[in-house]
This record gives sequence, structure tokens and C-alpha cells, in this order.
Amino acid sequence: METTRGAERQRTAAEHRRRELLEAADRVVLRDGPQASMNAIAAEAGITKPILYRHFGDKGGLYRALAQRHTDALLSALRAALDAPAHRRERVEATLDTYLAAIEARPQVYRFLMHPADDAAPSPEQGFDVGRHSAPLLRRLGEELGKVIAERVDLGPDGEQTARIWGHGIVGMMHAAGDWWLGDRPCSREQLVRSLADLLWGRLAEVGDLPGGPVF
Amino acid sequence: METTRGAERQRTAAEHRRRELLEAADRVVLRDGPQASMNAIAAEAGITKPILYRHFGDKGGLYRALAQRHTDALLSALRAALDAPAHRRERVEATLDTYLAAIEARPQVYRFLMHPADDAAPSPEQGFDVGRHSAPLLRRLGEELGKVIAERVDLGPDGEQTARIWGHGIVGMMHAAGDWWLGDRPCSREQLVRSLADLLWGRLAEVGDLPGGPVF
DNA sequence: ACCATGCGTTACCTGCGGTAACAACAGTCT
DNA sequence: AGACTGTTGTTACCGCAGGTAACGCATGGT
Repeated sequence: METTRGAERQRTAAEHRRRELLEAADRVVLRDGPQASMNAIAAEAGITKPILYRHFGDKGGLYRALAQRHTDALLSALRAALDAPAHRRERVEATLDTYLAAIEARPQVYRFLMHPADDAAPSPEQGFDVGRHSAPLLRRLGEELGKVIAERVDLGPDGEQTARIWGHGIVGMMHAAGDWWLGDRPCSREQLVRSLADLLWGRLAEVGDLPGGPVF
Repeated sequence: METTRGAERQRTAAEHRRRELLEAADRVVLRDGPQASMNAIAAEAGITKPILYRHFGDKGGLYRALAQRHTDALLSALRAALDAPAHRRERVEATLDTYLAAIEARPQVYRFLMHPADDAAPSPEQGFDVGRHSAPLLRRLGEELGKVIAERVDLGPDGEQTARIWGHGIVGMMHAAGDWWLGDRPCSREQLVRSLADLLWGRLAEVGDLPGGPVF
């Protein structure tokens, strides 16, 4: 019964191949951005399209596999920042800074993760399928952060719901501010981090009106 | 010299035509989502592709024109909420609610605005052009809100910078939370609005730790 | 009468995602 | 050994998208 060992060897070989293909895809995405074509990826890997399709099914499959690697990496970095032994404010600042540093270091990857072209199947369903399309990374980050908040912070009844809302909200804040900052570079990373943390710390509620504002 | 009058009449006719085309495109986008094809739009308008291209240049042009209409509409609604004569907290809640109500009412339009396929030109520039691609609507909203904050709130030195950061951050928060909420519908709109406003009001900084958290 | 201009068409090109259909080679079973 | 099976790779193709060139046809100014 040599089949099992042979099958196993073939399986590990396939996984190895898969990793090679993903690395090639990575290089192309890093170069061409999110609209990298399957042809280009296949060429970079030194093979032709159908092999890619045999390994990943369709473009969405490849992109999902590719995205998961980076998402996992980013998530573990963020978790480290969230888990640091420090006060809450410092942890929040560290998390923001980790995210911003990551997108600053590899903008093309970030761009790919956030805007994976269209991916989603044509989905002839009539119902609103809004949401499934948009950057799975954002969703995952939001859910993850929501879980962490729910675990660590005492929000009373309905706390879990609130924590999820906050998780998605904070991630969205981080993302949009980071996206804008990465484009225009209007200030240093430190200042951006501090301002966002200030926002989360309720400074908006505390500061006074300027003259000429509404009467109330 | 009849040319001027004739030219003028033709110009207004062209503008009229343009509006008709935009309305047809609107209908198709409302039905097919953001991946509406030029062929489909032309068919809906009762004409053929080249006319569309003569009017709007390329797909990006049409989509930009289409987006601006909706963006303007949404922006004016938001401005109304921001300008209401009420306390800051109420204005913030009203703004959040206005946005959420809008995306709830017409998800396909919202989806189109946020993810206009690829739009951006192939841009052979080498430098990172990150940012220009992603939803111009988010940028515009962020800038707009930043301006309003800078006008109304006293943030001391560097206030304008801070206001812009906050503008983009808050808009991103609203957007991500709204996107998630629209997909999963985990709670009522009122609760979402209240939780987000709470977040902006610094509740994250105030609430206590749960037992079992980090030692610090 | 003439011709410039704008609206509209048909027919085409390119490049994409995706899929047959077939060639070559490994190891397996008898 | 030799037939059998499954994996790896190829070429050639389909359908559809965005985009364009070349041509008909009306209209209105000179």
C-alpha cells in the first residue's frame, strides 16, 4: 500500500506549488496594483492560465487566498499592539500606528486588500447583497476589534452589540483617515495617530464652539 | 448672424440629452449595481454606445457625472442636518441618521457611489497613486465635514489640521459601520446612531475594564 | 445648390476571465 | 513488461467588456 505515502508526497508538492504561485501573484500585484491580470500572474509564475484556475478556481479564489496571507499578517501585528501591557490609550495609539505603518510600508498591497476589483460573483439574487463585496479585510478587522473590545471592556447590557458597532466604526475611522493621509500626506504619522486617539477620547464633545457658530 | 442663437439652442438641447442619458444610466445602475455595462446603459437610453462615449468620454466620465448628482444630493442633506439649530450631540446624531437613512433607502446607489468599479485611468505614473481611486465620495464627505468642524469648533493651534483628520475619520467611521450594518442588520438604526455618537463622545475612554483583562 | 456640423448607426479591435481538448509524464496494478 | 489512472502542462478557443473608426443622414447657415 504505497498509495498513502505517494498521495501525501503529491499533496505537499501541490501545496508547495500553491505557495510558489501565490508568491508570484504577490509580486505582480505589488507591481501592477489590484487590476493585475491572470495572464500576467501566470506569466510571472512561468506557466499559463489554466494552471492558475486549477489551483484557485477563479480569480476571486486566487485573490481571496492572496488576501488571507496579508490579512493574517496584519491581524497578528494588530493583535500584538492590542495586547501590549500598557494603558488603554497607549494601546489604542499603538494599534493605530501599527496599521498606518503597515499601509505606509506597502501601499500597493494595502490597496489590493481594500479594493479587490469586483471579486463577488455576479449573484443574480434579487435581494440587496450590499456589503459582501466591500473589502472583506475591513469586515474582518471590524469583527476582530469588536471581539477584543467586548472581551476587555465593561459596556453593561447590550455590551456585545455596542462593542461590535464600535469595532467596525473604529476600523472604518482608521481606514478612511489612513487612506486620505496616504494620498495627501498632510502631516506626520505621529500627529495623525494622536489626533485620531483624541477623537476617540471624546475631545469632540469637550471643546468649545467658535464664535459665529449656531446660536444654541 | 443666426449662429449664436442656433448654437445656444443646440447647446441646451445637448444638455437636455445629457440629462436624459444620465437618468437612463441611473435606472440601469439602480437595477444592475455598479457593474452596469455601457451596452446596457445605451440600450436603456434607446441608443448605442458611441453616443455615450461622445457625451462622456469614457466609462469613468459617465460614472463621475452620475456620481456627482447623487453626491451633491447626499451632501446637501447632510449639510442640512449639520446646520440644524440644536446642540452638538443632536446635530451629530442627526447627521449620522441622515447618512444611514440614505444608504438604507437606496443601497444600490450607495454601493455604486462607494465602489465605482475601477474608474481611475490606468495611470502609467510610477509613484504611488493610492487614494485617488477609492470612492471620491468618501474624500469629498471627509473634506466637507472637516471644513465644517474647523469652522465651528475651537481646536486651538493646528486646529485646521486636526479638523480635517477628524472629518475623514468620522466619515470613515460612519461609512464602515453603515456598510456593515446594511449587510447584517444587527440592530435598529437608532441604536446604531446612538452607539456611534457614544463612541464619538468618549465613552471608550470612560468605561472600566472587565476582569481578566491585562494587568495594567 | 452646397457643404459643414452634429446625431446616429454598424462593424470592428483589444484584452479580459474562463474553459475545452489534447500531450506528456509519474507512479500503480496485474 | 505493459495497460491504467491521475496530475501537470499546453494551445486554442468562447463570450463579453470597454473603446473606436468609418460611414449615413439630417439640419441649418451662406
